[in-house]
Amino acid sequence: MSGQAGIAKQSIIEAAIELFTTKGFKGTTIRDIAARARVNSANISYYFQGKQGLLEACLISFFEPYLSLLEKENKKIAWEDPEICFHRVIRKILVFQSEHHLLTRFVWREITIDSQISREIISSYLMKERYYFKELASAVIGEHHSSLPVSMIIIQLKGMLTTPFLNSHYISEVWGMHPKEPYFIEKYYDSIIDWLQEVVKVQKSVRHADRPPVQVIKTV
Amino acid sequence: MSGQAGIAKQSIIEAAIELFTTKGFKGTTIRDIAARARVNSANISYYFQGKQGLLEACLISFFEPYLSLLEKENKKIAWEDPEICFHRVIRKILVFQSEHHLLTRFVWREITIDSQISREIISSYLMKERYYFKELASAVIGEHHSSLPVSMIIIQLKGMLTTPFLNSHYISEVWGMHPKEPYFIEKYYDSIIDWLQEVVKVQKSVRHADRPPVQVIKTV
Amino acid sequence: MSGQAGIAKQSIIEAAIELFTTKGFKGTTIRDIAARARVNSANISYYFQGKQGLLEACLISFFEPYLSLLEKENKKIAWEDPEICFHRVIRKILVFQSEHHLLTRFVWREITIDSQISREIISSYLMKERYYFKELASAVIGEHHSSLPVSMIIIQLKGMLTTPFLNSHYISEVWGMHPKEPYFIEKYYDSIIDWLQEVVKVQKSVRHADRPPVQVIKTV
Amino acid sequence: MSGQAGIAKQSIIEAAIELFTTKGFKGTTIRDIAARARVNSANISYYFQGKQGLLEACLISFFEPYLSLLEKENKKIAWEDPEICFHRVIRKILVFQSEHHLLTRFVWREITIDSQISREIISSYLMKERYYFKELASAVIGEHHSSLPVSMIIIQLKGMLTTPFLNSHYISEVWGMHPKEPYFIEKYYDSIIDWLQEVVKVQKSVRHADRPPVQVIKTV
DNA sequence: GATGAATGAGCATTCATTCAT
DNA sequence: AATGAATGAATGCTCATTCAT
Repeated sequence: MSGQAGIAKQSIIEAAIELFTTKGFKGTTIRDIAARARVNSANISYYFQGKQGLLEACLISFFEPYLSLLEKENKKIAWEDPEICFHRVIRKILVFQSEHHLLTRFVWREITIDSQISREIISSYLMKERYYFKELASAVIGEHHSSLPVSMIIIQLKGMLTTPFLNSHYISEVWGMHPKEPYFIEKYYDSIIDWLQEVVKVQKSVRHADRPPVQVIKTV
Repeated sequence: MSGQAGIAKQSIIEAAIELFTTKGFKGTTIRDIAARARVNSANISYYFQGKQGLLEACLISFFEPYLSLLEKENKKIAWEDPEICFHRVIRKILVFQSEHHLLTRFVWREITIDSQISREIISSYLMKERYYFKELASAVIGEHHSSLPVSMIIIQLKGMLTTPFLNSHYISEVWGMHPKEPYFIEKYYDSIIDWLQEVVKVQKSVRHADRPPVQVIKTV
Repeated sequence: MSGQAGIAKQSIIEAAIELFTTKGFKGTTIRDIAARARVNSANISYYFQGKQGLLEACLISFFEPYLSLLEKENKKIAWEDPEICFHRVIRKILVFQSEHHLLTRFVWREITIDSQISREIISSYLMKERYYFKELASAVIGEHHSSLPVSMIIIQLKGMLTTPFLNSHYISEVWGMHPKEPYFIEKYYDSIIDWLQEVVKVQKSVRHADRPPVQVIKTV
Repeated sequence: MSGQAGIAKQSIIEAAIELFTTKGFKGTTIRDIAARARVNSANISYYFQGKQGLLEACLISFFEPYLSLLEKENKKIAWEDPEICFHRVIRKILVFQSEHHLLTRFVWREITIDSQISREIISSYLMKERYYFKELASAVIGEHHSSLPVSMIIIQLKGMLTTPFLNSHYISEVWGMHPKEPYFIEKYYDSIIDWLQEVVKVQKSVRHADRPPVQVIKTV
């Protein structure tokens, strides 16, 4: 019944994530997925109203918990130290993405392809993500208006958060590490925090003095 | 004749880059490319020995100048300040990628898909890239053996270098900036250099003292 | 139970007739019918032993009353004026078809498709129809052997009887009349009777004399 | 080349007409057609842009010569006796339909199905047909305004013209005649002309007197 | 009896590639 | 060398039917 169907649906999504990640959405056939999930291929169109629907289900299975995580931590900045909240969000995102590293790779890659994805669903998720990041970053840095520094910081942070997963096979092949290993995540988290604290320090000082000579000496 | 063919080949590659970037490799048909390049579709298989060959030609058209750039700067560390060389490399990579932002987006995305790409060609390019980055980073930081810090730094640096192009449409949609604009590149370059100098400073101090309490206070 | 099922069966047949008529037998899916009849789609195969069985049920729901009508009137020629009987049959057929104009359109169209219909059931109904028409026509014209004139008359009559329903949407679109309206049926009946009387008179005179110039008195 | 392709296209259309006629549009698969026409099934979608396009090509291959025939004869009423023209049109339509009896059956059946046909193309053809028929009928009867009698006559005439072909297998099975045989066409033509002359006479007399009991002299 | 889930055969169509010219 | 026609393998999807509950 619904339980049975639920199991089948879940196994289809899991198989799809694996195959979409390694072979791309277009490069994966419904028959491939069906074979791996050990279900009848007709059921995939039946359950998800087509391949496109399955893609959307995969995206949702990523974005819902991802944004829920962001939302929860975002609420805590009202009574907790925003910096601690921000660090915790970063850690949790890394852990979440590490636990779903395939899905993570797939999502952050696939949304760079223009067509074949319902852009509405993606766009609304990205807008929410931007909102939460901005709230957090602004709470830490102390700015509440859109400013280039905050934008820059978030873009760079996003890059840092996604890079290990997007290039996971580059990292394992070239560097012999794997972003799904907790050890990597720990070290990587430390690096990001180091960068973030430095950036925040600089930004804050910029706000207090009017761009005094900062201790970082630029030579280019 | 060969001149004519050369022009045709070039226009095919340009059309392919545009379409591969926006629609993905699998999502682009040879007829699409042929129509955009105003050539006969049979000629694409003819010139490039198949769609796969065209893909490889595109990849080569990215990696050859990209690695040549890395190689040239790498040679200069023998007589110039390595830090200046490193900064210059970063700037040049950003400018190069900005000038070929479509191709850049496509390449760094497509190599995260396992199949459909001759992994040998890609792997050898990535190995070369790693070698040059390591030489440069080690020259700056002062380490010559593979170490976690250097690896981490390069992985993060790679993420920073590719992120704006991989997520270019996210950046334009969500942040209203475009990574092909020189202004963005300038600001982004500054951010990376800020981060890099800080990281280098810390690494160097770590090397001199035996992991003393650093000025960055971790609180998570 | 059987009452419930009976209601369901009837609503299925009604839904099927509507959809078969507008979209064709092959163009209608069992799920379409089930949705319109508000029943479970599995029940259709269950009740009618497949889509084919449902088609046959629809055909039977047309031919049984249709032939019963022909049979009844045919019996009356023993004691009533055959011409009056013939006219009455024509009127009743028109009225019957008008009342079931969708089913009528569907049946007379679908039997022109060779496959997908159990030809036996159709053939036997058409043979009965031919028998009744021949009896009636012969009683009026006075011939009892198969003759070209009688055949021709019946073929033409059949065409006249079915045309308005087969081409109902042509008639409504192009001529602004609809064959389900009583007014149309009245006028159309008059036209057929005019034609029939003329034909019968000619045939009768042909039999008596050897095609002399006849004087026909029309009183329309 | 284009000659080769032309032959293939023609053989595809011929195969399609045969199969569409006997099995219906939906009941015929592209592979059936390809097998009968001895071409690759992909070519059918290639040549006609899909099954729908092939259907339209078949319809056009019927309606173009059919309407051209109507148009030509319609022009002649300017200097020839309209009645003779009308009779000639009827004969030519019968002959044309007899020569293309499969296509004829298919077309007049398929247009009674609402969906799956580009209604625009059909509607425009039927409107033209109506115009020519009305011009001819009005020229003969002497009316130039839309009137019920003329409408009725044309509807009945259309029924007579199409019935033998629509029900050709009924006619052969039940009556042992075939509408593709010239003998049948001759006899059938005579019947229609008989009816038409009678109708025309009546209509004319109705126009002159105010519906008095007229005396019509038949001399067939 | 009745149902929702599941099935597998079959569908039109797409596409990279080939080949005769 | 260059091309338009042709190919066949493969794809997403539909659908009547079946079956366990």
